[in-house]
Amino acid sequence: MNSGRLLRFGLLEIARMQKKTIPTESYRTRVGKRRRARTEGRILEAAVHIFAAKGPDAPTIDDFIKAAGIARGTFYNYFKSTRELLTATSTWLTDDLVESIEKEISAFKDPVVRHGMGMRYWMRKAEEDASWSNFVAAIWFHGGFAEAAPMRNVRLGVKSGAIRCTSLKAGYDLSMGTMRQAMIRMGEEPQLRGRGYGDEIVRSILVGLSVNSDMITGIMNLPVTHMRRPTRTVA
Amino acid sequence: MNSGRLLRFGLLEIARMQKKTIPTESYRTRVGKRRRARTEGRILEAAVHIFAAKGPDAPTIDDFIKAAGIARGTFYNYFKSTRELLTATSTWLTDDLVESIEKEISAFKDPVVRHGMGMRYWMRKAEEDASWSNFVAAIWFHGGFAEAAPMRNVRLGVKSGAIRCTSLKAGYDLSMGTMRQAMIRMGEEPQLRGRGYGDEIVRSILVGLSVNSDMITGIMNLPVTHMRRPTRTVA
Amino acid sequence: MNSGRLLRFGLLEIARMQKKTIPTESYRTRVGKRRRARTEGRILEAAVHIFAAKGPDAPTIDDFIKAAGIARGTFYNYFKSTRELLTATSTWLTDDLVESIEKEISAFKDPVVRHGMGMRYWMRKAEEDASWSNFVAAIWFHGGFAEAAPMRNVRLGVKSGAIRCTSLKAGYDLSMGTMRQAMIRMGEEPQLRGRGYGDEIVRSILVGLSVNSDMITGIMNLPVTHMRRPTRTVA
Amino acid sequence: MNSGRLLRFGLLEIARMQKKTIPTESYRTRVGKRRRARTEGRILEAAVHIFAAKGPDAPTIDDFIKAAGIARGTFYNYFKSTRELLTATSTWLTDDLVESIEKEISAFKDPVVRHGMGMRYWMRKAEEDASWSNFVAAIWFHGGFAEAAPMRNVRLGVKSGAIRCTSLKAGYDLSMGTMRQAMIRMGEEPQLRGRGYGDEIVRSILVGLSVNSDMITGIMNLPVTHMRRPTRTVA
DNA sequence: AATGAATGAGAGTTCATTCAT
DNA sequence: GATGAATGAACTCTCATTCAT
Repeated sequence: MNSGRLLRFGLLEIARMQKKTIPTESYRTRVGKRRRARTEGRILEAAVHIFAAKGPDAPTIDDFIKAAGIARGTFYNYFKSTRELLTATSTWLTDDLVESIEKEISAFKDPVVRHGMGMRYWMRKAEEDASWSNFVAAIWFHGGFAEAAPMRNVRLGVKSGAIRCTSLKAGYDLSMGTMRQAMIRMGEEPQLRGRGYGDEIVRSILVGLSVNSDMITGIMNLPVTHMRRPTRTVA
Repeated sequence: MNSGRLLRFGLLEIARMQKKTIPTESYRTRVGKRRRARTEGRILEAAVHIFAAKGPDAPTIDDFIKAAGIARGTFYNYFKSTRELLTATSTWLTDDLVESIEKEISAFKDPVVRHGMGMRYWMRKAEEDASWSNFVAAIWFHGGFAEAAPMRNVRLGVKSGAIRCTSLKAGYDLSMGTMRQAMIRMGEEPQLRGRGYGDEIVRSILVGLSVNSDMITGIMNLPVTHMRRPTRTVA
Repeated sequence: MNSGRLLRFGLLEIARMQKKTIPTESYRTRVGKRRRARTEGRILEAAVHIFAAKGPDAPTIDDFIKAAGIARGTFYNYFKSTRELLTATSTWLTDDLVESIEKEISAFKDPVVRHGMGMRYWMRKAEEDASWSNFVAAIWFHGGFAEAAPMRNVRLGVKSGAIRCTSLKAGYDLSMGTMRQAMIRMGEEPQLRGRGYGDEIVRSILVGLSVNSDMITGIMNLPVTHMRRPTRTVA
Repeated sequence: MNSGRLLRFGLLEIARMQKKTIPTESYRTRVGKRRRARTEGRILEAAVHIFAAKGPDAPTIDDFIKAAGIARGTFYNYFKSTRELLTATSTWLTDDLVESIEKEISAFKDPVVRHGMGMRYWMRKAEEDASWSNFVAAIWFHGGFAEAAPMRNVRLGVKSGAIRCTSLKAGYDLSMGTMRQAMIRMGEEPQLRGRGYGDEIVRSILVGLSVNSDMITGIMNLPVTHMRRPTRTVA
């Protein structure tokens, strides 16, 4: 059984990482600086709030153009429909975050640590950025993003023996379903934000994945740094 | 620490219940003879499928009247809006089920057994009745049903020491979020139905709640009977 | 000029009438006693209030059947449309009243006295029966009732010289327009009822018709009896 | 008693004014160049005819958009409901007229002359513009416009002794009720237009207000000029 | 690019009318 | 007669989309 060795590796890694200092170098977005700064950016920023408040279906073009302070026709210069705007907004919001998280956890080799820390970063973002959180919670399955990485981590974790769950799918559903539910709850009970509810959730998920409790403690004690390339923050 | 005793009680109870036989059929006569009841029923039945397929917001009055085979005006003799129909459908579908599950698990005194078995019955229904499952998964938070019982069971379980989770809310979110996600998945991967995916999910949740593994095994070995009062089945 | 003689005749008549005692014998309606007591009557009674409150166009069948406490279909056993009900209600309400007034003033031979007293009875009814008044004020021209008698009286008054107006039509418009406006006002200012506003109005009209001021005083001093055959009173 | 002096003043004034010449044309440029103003104008113009023909309640959105030659949605870019259109149309039609009349009679200081001439201008408009007249007659109390000025003139006239009526309200009801009735009649008997029926009506009203007959004659002999700022004419 | 008036298909809602019971 | 569920035409209102400026 190789799970013992891997566990040890994971714990070792954790120990090493706990000393990690705040990382250097802030990373630069190059893509679409112009357009984002301009009209399209204003639409996207407005869209996050609108979708977060009204869900994916209710909003009308009017909601967006009023919030963005543009004219009716201008909207159509950028998006063909609200559905397309929804997709664009999802991508815009999530790609960046996923990339940032990937960067943060790239130093970890152990899949369980990666999974746990990925979720902690995710929930940290959810606690800090209510609009983002509400948007993601409301939309989620209409976009279906952020699947690949957690799925892979769970699979590797199962293979290594550090995660035990009856099936990969159950492991994924446990992870993502619980986080989504927590995000919905934070939308309804904002006082939960900033009080470590995200960590409670992640811990419960790891327990549900039968992760060794020392490992869990180790993961939960790792620092959650400010993400190096600050993800798109919704004003 | 009283969790030991309670665990033992729980296991004892499990043993007793494993011998439980299929309960005698018993149900009250339902259908009111009047047209009114018939028409309302037709609308509700149609509504389940429509909502399951299109979500809570997209459907139009036309969808319902076509599916129910009634006239435009007739709809308004029963419901003032699709929103009201949604609520009515939720109640209609869930009240019955919750009551039925309550009946099934009424014999169990241990809250953890009750919680586990309640979830197993719920997931069983989800596996057996795709329309119901899709409806519930799609609507869920727009109604917010089925909260009281699981919340109470988790609380009692925590008090007894048989459940360990960082907070009640985390325990609830783990339970309900995971089940919802599983139901969504079953909507997308129908081949999962009838193969014990519901039980996998429940087991993972119980692990996440730090329930003793013997207890989990015990719970998972209990028979899931056909519910005595068959819940509203969607044709 | 024969106006002098006629005026004298009119004043003489007034003198005679001022001694008039409360008339005997209450008159009996025979027509449609059965139907009025029954469903049709209930509809008509309800209709007065509904039309008085909502005007001639706004009311729906539903308003009437609810107020009358009958079923949807029953309405159509009696009236083909709300328009027909409106006509029926007008007739029902006014015929009786006009007839009653005619009876009251039948003793007067002088057309000016007849006109003046006819208007006083009319306004008295308006003061005493708010629903009737509102109904008549709201509907009036949609029915166009009570034209013949006042028109004739004005014509005869003009011919006799006791009334002077540039045209018959102007005399009629002055009489009826002013009364209608007064009824509308009483609907808005109920405190005017029972305080002689009706008499003020009638006096103004008579002045407008250039009636001799002694004659006016005489007319205004005549008693307004309770109408012998009590007109249909709206409960 | 000061009514003598005021009467004399009034008559003096009348004498002076009879020499009054047609005032120089003067009006501000109106039409805004923008489509918006054009479209709104088309709707309002159509609305006058429609309301005049069908009353305040019967017309549907369809009536207006067909008459104005616009699309369904365009209507709602300007008015939220037919009720709002009704109000707007009333204001649009009446404000202008009232202002114009005020201008015409501004030279008169005597309240009785003002009242009399105000009514003559009003009725003149009614004779000349059938749509306007029908609109006002049909709508009148649903808007309740043009109250302040006549009420004030009657009050001042009563105070000066030149008007005698049992109450202010009676004086107002006599004036307005009679005019309205006359307008209704002109709607039914168009041949009355242009033959001085308006003046007959005004004379009757003044008689009803006990205005001295010399004064009445004086007022009726004053010229009714074309209104300097032509009021909105309905094509 | 940006604008916003105009458009009209389509969704929601009301209500007079029918008809089997 | 009385009933009231069912009907569907007619109406109100919304909103994505176009297009001349």
